[in-house]
Amino acid sequence: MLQENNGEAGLLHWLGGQIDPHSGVPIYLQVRQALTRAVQRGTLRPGDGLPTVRALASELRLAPSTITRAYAELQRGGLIESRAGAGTTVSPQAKQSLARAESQEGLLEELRDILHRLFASGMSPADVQANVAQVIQGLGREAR
Amino acid sequence: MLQENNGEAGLLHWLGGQIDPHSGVPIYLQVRQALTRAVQRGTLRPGDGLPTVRALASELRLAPSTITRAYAELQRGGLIESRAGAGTTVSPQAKQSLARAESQEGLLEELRDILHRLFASGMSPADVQANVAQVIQGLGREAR
Amino acid sequence: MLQENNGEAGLLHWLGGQIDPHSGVPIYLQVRQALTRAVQRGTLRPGDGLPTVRALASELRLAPSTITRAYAELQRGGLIESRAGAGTTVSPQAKQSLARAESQEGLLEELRDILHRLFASGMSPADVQANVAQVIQGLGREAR
Amino acid sequence: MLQENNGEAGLLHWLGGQIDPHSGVPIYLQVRQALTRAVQRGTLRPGDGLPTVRALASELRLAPSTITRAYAELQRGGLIESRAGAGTTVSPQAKQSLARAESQEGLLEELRDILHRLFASGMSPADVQANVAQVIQGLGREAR
DNA sequence: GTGGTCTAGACCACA
DNA sequence: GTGGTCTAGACCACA
Repeated sequence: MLQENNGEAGLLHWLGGQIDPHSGVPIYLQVRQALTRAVQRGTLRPGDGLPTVRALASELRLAPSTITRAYAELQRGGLIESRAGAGTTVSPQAKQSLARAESQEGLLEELRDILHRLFASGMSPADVQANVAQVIQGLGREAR
Repeated sequence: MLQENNGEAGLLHWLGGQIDPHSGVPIYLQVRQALTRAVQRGTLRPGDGLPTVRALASELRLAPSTITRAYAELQRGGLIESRAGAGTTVSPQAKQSLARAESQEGLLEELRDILHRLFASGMSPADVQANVAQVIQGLGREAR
Repeated sequence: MLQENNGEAGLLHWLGGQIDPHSGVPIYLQVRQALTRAVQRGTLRPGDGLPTVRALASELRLAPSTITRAYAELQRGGLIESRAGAGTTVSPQAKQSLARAESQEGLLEELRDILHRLFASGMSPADVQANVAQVIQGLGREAR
Repeated sequence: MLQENNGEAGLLHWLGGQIDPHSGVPIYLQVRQALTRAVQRGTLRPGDGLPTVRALASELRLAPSTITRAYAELQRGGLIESRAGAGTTVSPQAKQSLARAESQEGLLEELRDILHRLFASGMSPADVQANVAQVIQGLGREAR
């Protein structure tokens, strides 16, 4: 119990150092990214409990709803799981979710690179968007 | 102009054989692609005159607006030029325009491949479109 | 101008009838669903402007943040587009987004049916979830 | 029991040929599948005795825990029965258990198909897992 | 006690 | 003026 308390206290303290309210980056995003890094580094592992919304809010001197928003997005990304009454834990598939997010970030960089090259070659934004929309429409067809 | 009449009659006949109204491919696209192929093969060369919109429409038994659309897109792509009174001609930079179009087609294939991989990794179409829009906005900012 | 005003006034009035704060369904969800229905029925069409967050909030006697949340989710689903200063409009690809959402709903029903049959045949929830996780892992591999 | 010894020796030898430690398939799974096939083909019939964990482990040169895990899963599937002192036998309902396992495999294929279609239509893995979890929770409620 | 929803209103960047 | 973020706190369902 003491050990766990120490670990959680350490996490709270570390999180406090990750948040800069004047950086211009929305705070809920900073919280989300800090927790993502904690899972990446293994500080938080699948099954580990996260601080409660209120505990983290009071530690970081933020409104609870700001933490709630960060937690909600992490949940949507499959990194954590929240249940009323039971608290919030790192999800069993957190590693896979991270791997997916990282591969997506890599793909997004490739996407941006190609878009820049298309625009540089004179293609209009409208044409590019039309091509993207066409691929999306094709997906719908596959899914039927 | 008169000496081109024979060639033009041959072109009209050849174009007629390139259009299949039942193929499902939009007819303006077929016209555009057929004329592009004619330039690729050297049947049409920089400076050559194209049939007027009305002549081509009546020959292919299509609505003039269909031809207008095909010509407009080819003009936008830099393959042909229209000037009031002077008719439509293959533009002097047609070869470079073709090369650019081909490189664009290659880039578009890369684009489609990346999009498919992004969707396969679970990214939502709305998120992808948001990323594309973001790059476009960024371009606007650079241009300012 | 008057016609547009009428249309928007009509939409506001209709939306008011779609929200029941005592139904147990979160209000932001009710707003989201009502607007989705409006697009489904063609009351709202691509390019149409939606009421401003504040106008809709005051009409429905809700806090602005409740509307903001509904708009944010609709935006995430690709149905609408919001830009600070420019207001919120139905997105050009709204129809495709709807089609995708509908086909997803159909697939989710199939999914629930199969899950029930698997459980009825004696498979444990843990085994089912393991199978789902395995498919997801496979996706990551494809995306690389 | 003695009269089964010949048969059992044959079984042990046949099992040895079914296991390939370099195939990448977990060995406990290979053992489980090999024994399942033996029941499918009638080599093992309801009431027949299986080798003891230690006998099979030493014959196949595997760790006893590997065999234990294979036996445990077969038991969970209703294919075999273990009783302290009496050893392990093919259960009387083995045939029905097999039929159920086969129908489960069919359902799992349907499950995988639907999951792929959901991901292809842009649904995120986290959303899919949330839906699965929701069905499981619903089952719990029904059972109460 | 826990997370989720909602309020009423402040403040910000963008236009 | 517009949407996006954030606050401080109330209320709810679930456990």
